[in-house]
Amino acid sequence: MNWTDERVEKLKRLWAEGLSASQIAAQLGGVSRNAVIGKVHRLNLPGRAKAGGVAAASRAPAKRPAVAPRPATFASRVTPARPIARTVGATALQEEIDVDTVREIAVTSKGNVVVPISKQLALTDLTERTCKWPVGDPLKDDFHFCGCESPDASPYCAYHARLAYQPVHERRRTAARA
DNA sequence: CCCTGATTCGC
DNA sequence: GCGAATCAGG
Repeated sequence: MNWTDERVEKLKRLWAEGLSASQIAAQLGGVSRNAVIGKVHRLNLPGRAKAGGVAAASRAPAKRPAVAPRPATFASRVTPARPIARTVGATALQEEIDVDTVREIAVTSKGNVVVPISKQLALTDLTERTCKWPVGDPLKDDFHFCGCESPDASPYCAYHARLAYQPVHERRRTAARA
């Protein structure tokens, strides 16, 4: 993946909005958070004033062990679902979670069904180990992702993994729900 | 362990 | 210029 003008622009915008390097990498797709950080530096974009490591002052040499015998096995990140048009309020700030809203939704719409309590994550909050099961209408602003912890490299939590991968015979006896 | 950004340096 | 490896910290 090369840094096209569009990708660089998106990087600048997201970085300015305060998204973390990993979140930006996820949205751009095809790049690691290291790549994002490296690019940020090369572009001379302002670093995070005080975020992360306070290492600004006491920077250690950080030398490398010659050549890296990198395994390179894990690779393949999960597809970032980029086709999803930016939801209504697109800024990170507007997508912050309202705890009361979470409670309300959990009770009113899921009350009598055994469903893991969604963490109501926005697209930008997903990581490699959060459940990416979509909940709600992508065109409405209450759309979110489950966000529960997903084991290993599974894109879904235990519950949603069952829904996603259940065998045909099991699928027959379980009514569709979501 | 999860994550964050910062830095180095082989490519 | 790029970004993995690594560091340093929350």
